[in-house]
Amino acid sequence: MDASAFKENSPMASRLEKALQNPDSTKARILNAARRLFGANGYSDTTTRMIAAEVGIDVSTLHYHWGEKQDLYEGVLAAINDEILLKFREVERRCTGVDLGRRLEIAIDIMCDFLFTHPEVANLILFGYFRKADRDVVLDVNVAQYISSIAIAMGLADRPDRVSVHAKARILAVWNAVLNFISGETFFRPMMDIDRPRYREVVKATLKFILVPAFTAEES
Amino acid sequence: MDASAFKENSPMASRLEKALQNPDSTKARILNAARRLFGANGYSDTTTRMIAAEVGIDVSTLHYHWGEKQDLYEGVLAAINDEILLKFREVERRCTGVDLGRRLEIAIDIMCDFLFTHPEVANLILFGYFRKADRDVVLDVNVAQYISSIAIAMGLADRPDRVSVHAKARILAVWNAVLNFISGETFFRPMMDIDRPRYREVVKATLKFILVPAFTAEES
DNA sequence: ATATGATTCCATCAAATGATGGGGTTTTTG
DNA sequence: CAAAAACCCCATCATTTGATGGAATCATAT
Repeated sequence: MDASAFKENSPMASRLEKALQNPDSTKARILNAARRLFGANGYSDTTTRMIAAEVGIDVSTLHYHWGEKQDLYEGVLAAINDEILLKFREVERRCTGVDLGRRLEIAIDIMCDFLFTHPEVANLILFGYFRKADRDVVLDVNVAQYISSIAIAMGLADRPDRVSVHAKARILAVWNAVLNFISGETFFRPMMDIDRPRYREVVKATLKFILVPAFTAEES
Repeated sequence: MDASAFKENSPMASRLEKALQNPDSTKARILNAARRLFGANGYSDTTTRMIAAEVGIDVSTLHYHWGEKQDLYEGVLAAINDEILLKFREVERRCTGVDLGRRLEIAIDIMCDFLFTHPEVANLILFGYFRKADRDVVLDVNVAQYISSIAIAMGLADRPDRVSVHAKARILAVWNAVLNFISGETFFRPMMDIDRPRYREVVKATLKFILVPAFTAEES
């Protein structure tokens, strides 16, 4: 319930505590196991005992390091939030001085490669869509920030507060399509009857196909 | 755990038991409450007691009518499965003798109107994407069937088994975009800062915008 | 070495949850 | 009407789950 730990050092969200910087530390190992399990099963279907067992520790040790279950979940979301924003900066870097059509393709490629390697990230973002509005703490990934980042990286807006409603809607459509294709792979791939590499190809091609006209048509 | 009840009378999936045809019957009222709550909270975050309380009955009465919790969940999915396939037939009817571009728009309009009025349907379908593969019974909505239905209704294929991989991928992209826009309304609308009617407009416009070129371009 | 603090596990609790048995009450059937 | 079936609720159980207190162990600094 206590989210103060995250508020306090949040001027730079990516600043991690010392214990988390060492990936072998118990606290970090708990975080990684939690990330995988929360991503695979969702919040309610992941028990603290499952996470502890995965790490090979007792439940009380988990609570010692992270407090309540929700605090651990917030820690997971904070971590993937940082990773995603880092990826967006990479997109921006690789996009400078490139024309719009190519920028879109670069963005698709980078984000798809990232998410296909970390499918739990896609799951965790999508899980957030369903959470009830009565949440008292910030349990969601900051999607609004992503949308603005994409809009600016794509050159569709100069300031985060000046993205048109239609631009937002189109970015959301594509962004969600990416997440769905990754989260739903075990669901969709059998009905397309193709293997993993081919699936990745088709997903990228499909996204580019619907993305490019959706934005290049509005360059005015 | 016992899914035989659904196997037995499944030549016509939409055939419902007598008790369910009367919407005032206790069994039907349980089904409707379950549908709303499962759709709002997901499977694990909805307890049988919540459903019973919503109907105003005891938990044991719920179990008397539906058996295990999973059986009730299957009942919900079977019900919405029937409804969706019914909607698709309506789309087909309204699409005969119309050109492709218009067909696509009709499909978008019908499905959006339906799902905006029954957002729990969108939720329940999306929840299915996350379920683990170790499910021993069919707990999912038959998305593969939807995709084929759409492909045929749109005239993109003559037989359900002859839909190209790319066509399937594009239909999935749009279909998922629809579901996400509806399920994520409380999530997306604030960041677009518009009211509900406007949101519906924007969603439909966006979907049509990305849908039409994605398919009309491949008419060859 | 020893004291101090950090870390870990064992035992345990309270609440929530899925599920059932049994005894009433109502409805249907003959 | 009487028997049978269907229906419904109360009380209760076993399990799971989040969480904590306290003892034991390990690390570190003096």
